[in-house]
Amino acid sequence: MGLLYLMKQQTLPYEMHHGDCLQILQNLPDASVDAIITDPPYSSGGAFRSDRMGKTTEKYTLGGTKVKRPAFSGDNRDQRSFAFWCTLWLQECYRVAKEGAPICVFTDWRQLPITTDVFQAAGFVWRGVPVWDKTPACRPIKGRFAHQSEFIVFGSKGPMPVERGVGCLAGVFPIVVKQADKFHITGKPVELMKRLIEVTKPGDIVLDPFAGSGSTGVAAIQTGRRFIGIEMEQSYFDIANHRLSQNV
Amino acid sequence: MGLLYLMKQQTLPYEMHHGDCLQILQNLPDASVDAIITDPPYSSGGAFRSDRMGKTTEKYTLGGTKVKRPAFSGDNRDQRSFAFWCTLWLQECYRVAKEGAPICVFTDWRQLPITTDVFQAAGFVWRGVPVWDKTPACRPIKGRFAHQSEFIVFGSKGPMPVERGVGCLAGVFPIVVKQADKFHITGKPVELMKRLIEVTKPGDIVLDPFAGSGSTGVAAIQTGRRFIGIEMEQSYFDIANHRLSQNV
DNA sequence: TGTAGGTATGAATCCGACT
DNA sequence: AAGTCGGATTCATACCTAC
Repeated sequence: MGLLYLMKQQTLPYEMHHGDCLQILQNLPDASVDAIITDPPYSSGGAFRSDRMGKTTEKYTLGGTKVKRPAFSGDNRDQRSFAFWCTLWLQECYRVAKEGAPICVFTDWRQLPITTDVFQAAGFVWRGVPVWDKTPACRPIKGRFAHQSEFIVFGSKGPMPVERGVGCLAGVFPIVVKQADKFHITGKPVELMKRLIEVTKPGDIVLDPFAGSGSTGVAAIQTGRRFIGIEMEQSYFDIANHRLSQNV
Repeated sequence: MGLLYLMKQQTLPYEMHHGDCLQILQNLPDASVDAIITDPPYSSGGAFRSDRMGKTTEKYTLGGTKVKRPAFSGDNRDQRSFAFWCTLWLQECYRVAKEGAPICVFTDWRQLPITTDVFQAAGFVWRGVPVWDKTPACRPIKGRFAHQSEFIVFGSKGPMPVERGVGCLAGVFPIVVKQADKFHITGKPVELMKRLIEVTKPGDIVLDPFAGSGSTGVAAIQTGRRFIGIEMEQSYFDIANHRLSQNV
């Protein structure tokens, strides 16, 4: 068992950890990862509160389309605890990241301002907001602009030299969601994650503290990077492990 | 003279005001416009004050650019005064807007969080962030994601009924900037403005307190809307007037 | 009218030198 | 030592010119 674990450690380009990312991150050493690419739960503030209240809010439909909450609830506790929690795990990410490591954090339009706040509160330098254009594969709303994009808060741990063996990257990624490519209700296309991972170099270690079904890891492995993933839900942890093992 | 003015008022689908928008807006009556679509100075760019303080012509067009365009002012505020100033003119816009009027405010990635703050501080309901994808015609940066998009903070004055005679709108607009279509250093393509203006109905009065070279107005007139524009710079005011007169 | 090839452009940013 | 200044950089696309 111990030997098998050792062999895995040496051979596999990935490792998955099962548990709460705040706790797992604390066990990772300082300055040990080259990049962070992650897709945290967007409205966790609400989830936290309902956790405390002992019931879950139905935030997602079965089809996988996200149901937005109505116009601003004015309940600041949600927003504040979301911000606080984000700052905690981002601070751990900061410690674990090497100097100059790039970081990409997904968010939606509603949480974008908070995300840029906590991103910088944790110490990262904010360097832009690339856009995932889901292309007209989203729910149209009459008289309004479609919520057709998700946003990626991008930056680095401290200065980030221009010349580091990485080419020029686009700023908008028009990529359709394919249902077949979707193992998690908020799962991102592997093709999209591959585009983001181009901000790293082959061989780099990419950390995803909210691995979900492991799309970041699949993209990392397929492009010659190494991967460290953390996932709390048993079922998604299993799916991620399975998908990653298929892609070695 | 007075008669001519009256005739103009009755015939022309637009009116341009020359002056500071804070002062001009105060002279507009309450609840008199159907929509606001505008592109204020971003006061963005540059980690150093001196980078922001430069002339707008040099700030935005350095790097071998040959075509010279007039500079514009009001683009050198720091974050706090930018926020304060935005709240002032947005509050006036709020007063001038009819109940339920949609509003679109352009911003860049750096000022996006501040813009959503002042937008709501002025009383508007925030409803989304449609994206202008400038498509790969932007300055590339090695090792980073290109700043390839600008953002539109979208919302309304109070509730906005879904059924109001307006169709479904996209959430990302991939539109290239054409030189021939650019009369201002930061001018927006008329085609883009036409897409945004679809959030209004034909015959609606669209207000742009930072009219610049008048692209919003041109789009408004070409799509059968009426237009009220305000511009402070004499040279751009003249350009806007000329372009609008050509499009009646 | 069409094609090919050269050039201009971009709502910046980095970095070293200097005050 | 924090703040300023100025030169170098990046490449896909649009536009222009020549044939």
